[in-house]
Amino acid sequence: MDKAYNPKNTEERIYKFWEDGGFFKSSPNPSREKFVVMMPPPNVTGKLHTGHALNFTLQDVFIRFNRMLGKETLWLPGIDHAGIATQSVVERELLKKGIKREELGREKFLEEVWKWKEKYGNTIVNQLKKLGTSADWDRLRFTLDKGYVKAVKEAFVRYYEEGYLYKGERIINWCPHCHTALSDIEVEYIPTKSKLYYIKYPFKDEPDRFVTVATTRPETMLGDTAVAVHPDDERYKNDVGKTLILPIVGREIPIVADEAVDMEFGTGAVKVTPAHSADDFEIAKRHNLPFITVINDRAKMVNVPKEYEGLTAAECREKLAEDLKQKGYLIKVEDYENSVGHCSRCNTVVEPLLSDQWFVRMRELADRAIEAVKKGEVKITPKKWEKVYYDWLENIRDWCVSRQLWWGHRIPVYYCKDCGEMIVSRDEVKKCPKCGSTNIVQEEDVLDTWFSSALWPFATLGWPDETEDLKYYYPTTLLITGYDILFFWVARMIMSGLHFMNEKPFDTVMLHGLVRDEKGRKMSKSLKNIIDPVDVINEYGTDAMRFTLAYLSTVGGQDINLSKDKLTASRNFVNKVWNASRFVIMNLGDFNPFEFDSSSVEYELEDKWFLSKLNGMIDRERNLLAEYDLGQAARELYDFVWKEFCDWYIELAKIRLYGEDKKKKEEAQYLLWFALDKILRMLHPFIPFVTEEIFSYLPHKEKALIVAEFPSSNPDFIDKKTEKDAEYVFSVIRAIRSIKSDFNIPIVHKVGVYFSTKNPEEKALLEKELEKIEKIAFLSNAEITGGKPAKSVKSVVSETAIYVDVASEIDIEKEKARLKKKFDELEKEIKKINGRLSNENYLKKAPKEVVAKDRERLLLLEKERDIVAGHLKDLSE
RNA sequence: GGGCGGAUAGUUCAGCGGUAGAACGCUUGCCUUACACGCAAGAAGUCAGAGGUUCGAAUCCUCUUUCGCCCA
Repeated sequence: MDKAYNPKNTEERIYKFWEDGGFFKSSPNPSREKFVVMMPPPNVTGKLHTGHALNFTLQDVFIRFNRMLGKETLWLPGIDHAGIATQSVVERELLKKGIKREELGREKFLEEVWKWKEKYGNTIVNQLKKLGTSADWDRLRFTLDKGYVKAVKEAFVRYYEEGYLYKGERIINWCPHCHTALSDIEVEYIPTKSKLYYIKYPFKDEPDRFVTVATTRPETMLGDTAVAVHPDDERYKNDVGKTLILPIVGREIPIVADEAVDMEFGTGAVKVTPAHSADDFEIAKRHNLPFITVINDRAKMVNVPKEYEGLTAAECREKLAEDLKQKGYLIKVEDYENSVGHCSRCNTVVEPLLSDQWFVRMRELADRAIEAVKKGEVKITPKKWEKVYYDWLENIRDWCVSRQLWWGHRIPVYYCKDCGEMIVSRDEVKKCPKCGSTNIVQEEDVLDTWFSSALWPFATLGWPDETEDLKYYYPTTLLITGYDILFFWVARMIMSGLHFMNEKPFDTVMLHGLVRDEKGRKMSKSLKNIIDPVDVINEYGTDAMRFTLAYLSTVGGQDINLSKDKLTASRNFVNKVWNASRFVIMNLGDFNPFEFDSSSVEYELEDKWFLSKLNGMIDRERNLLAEYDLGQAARELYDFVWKEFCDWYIELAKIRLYGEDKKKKEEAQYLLWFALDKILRMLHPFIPFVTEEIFSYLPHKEKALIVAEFPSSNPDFIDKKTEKDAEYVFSVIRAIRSIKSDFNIPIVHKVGVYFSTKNPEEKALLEKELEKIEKIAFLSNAEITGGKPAKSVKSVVSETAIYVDVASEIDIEKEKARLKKKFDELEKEIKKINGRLSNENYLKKAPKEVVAKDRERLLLLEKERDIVAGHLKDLSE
């Protein structure tokens, strides 16, 4: 084994070993408890980023843990076709060669996308493998696979047949750049500095009078068909029903009263543009107003006076403002800040347009999804997200699912060009069932990518066919994903799972935070703060990256600020594990633990102490992982392995390993093997590569660590008294080291030490462990005496006075200061406890154990203080 | 406008009713036959501010300041 762990020489080999061993595979096995996770499918276009690294690390930890618990464990991997994202990537590639999508045509373009997918679709999979992802790759699904296409068609047709799907003219969010409709949640509202224009709309019958409306989008006035006021607004009460003349255009429009109007905004009178505002659309429907489209899908002006025709909305706004001003209609322009919708994909300003699209009726589906969580059928952790989930579903609007793209699931709807019949069908339609015509065209649009991802937990298992897989694996156990796609994906999976399977898609959803840079900023190209996981893996190793991400995770799902410092710490930890193991393995020699009779072991104090700690740690880890708190588990494992195992247990075991007693040596060998074996198992879910590699050097019976059994704790070994005894001995050693350090004496420089204690238990412990203390603290001799050796440096642990012969002149004043400091600390604490104990209310109301603990501690502190006081007195004489 | 989360050592963060913790950084001394990606010893905090609840508050409640996110 090398002196330092080298991930580069190990990871690829180990991953191949796992794959060749078939350890990731799963098949239905009703006799075993199952543990099923559906991988959130990364986009085909995807390049691995730190968000993936976190998401897959968390999943893999739980997968490996449960696999080691002996469950039938399935982690089903997949890739998402990612409609707009992929289409625009390929479009951009083609444009580089001077080829336009439109010139190529649908068929040819899709061929290009598929070619591209075949070429690059595997890169993300290979990168996931680098993370150690132990998914069942034989089951890899792609959201445009044949079977998946079938599932999507089935879902669409069923929704339609059951009345959940309809086609209708509504105001939708249109991205003029992506050239498609978007759903509500794909729009990002960004506060933008803009202008508020106050415009006069004169009365038809009283040309001197006018109503002033305020708007941030004057260009839309060309499509106005009314002005609305609040029915309770005194200012306009007498004008409701009167007719206004729309400036520039000259159209007659009514004043209507509608509750939706905000009296506080502007003048309280708002222009109504039904074809270009969702709110106005609703008002128009209530008042039977006409709809006039003045902006087209390229964000150009149409159906408007000639001088504005063909201008962009922005150009038109400028010109109109000028013209209105000239003609005296513009009263004033104010600075204003409002939220402007942007396409979450390309950041273009979204245009609300009247358009014919497909919608899913959400109300009932949402209600059922709310109920599933309220009843606890689906658990969301951390719990705080439940409220966010409810809020969204309670206020949900119908979901626009049609997209004007080519790459995706083409909507299974057909139109007869002769009789106009619309046919929704699972199979391709060639002949009109109504008129018999063969002049049939399929709907051009495709479905929102999230429509297909919403079917993920069952479409991947063969649905709509009733496969064995579907029967066994559905509902799945756990879904792990970032909180940013709670609405996009999680809520929709719950809705479609409940609807199509009549059963929830998973028991538990675990939402984790997002990965940010060390200052908590989002990683972005423009900030140049992107940490590329591939670079991290090359520099620190996969295990170090995984451990860092796990270590920084919290149950609360806080965002994670990643930095090189933290990665270095984890890399050091992985190396520490490697070296501790190297030490154990080197010292095992040809010792065979399987031929060793462990029943005859005579345990030393440190053995009993360590076994108590080890078993406690096993319990802790099991419990923490059961509560999804893997961050805490990682943190505790770090401390346990480094401090308890390496700093103390291994150091103490060296005494027996290097000693003369062959029996003692074998016992130490056995116990070190035993401990390391358990530790590797406990660490494996977090740092799988290094642990598997070490396991191969260690005597073992299982085929591989990945399928080895996770340790169970033995409560017989957990013993608080032993832990306390050992801690006492450790404290004595620390006290001696501390004095050495104060006197600049190298640790290995031997000194003489005398102990004196009135406590019989402590005395017995000292007598028994004296040799160990001598060895670990590097002492020339150690004695338990009743006296106070002169010329010594004094310290105290519990009721034990410690005298260290530093063999040099002692600076009395410095010593006094050192002891005085200790004395003051003790005094301060004693005062505090005394204060509490003299409070009647405290004695009456605090739990008995707490009071008892205080009393006990007070006694100890007082004894310690008295010894220090004695030391001080000696110095003064 | 509504909601959520954060503010704890120089830095990044745990802890979330009963003795203030870790990592990194810093100081000092050490290559002690696993590890210098290491060992040992140390310094370092009015737990954002103000009220309140409680025998007891970093921890619970209210308000304020401030940073970030989500929704409208």
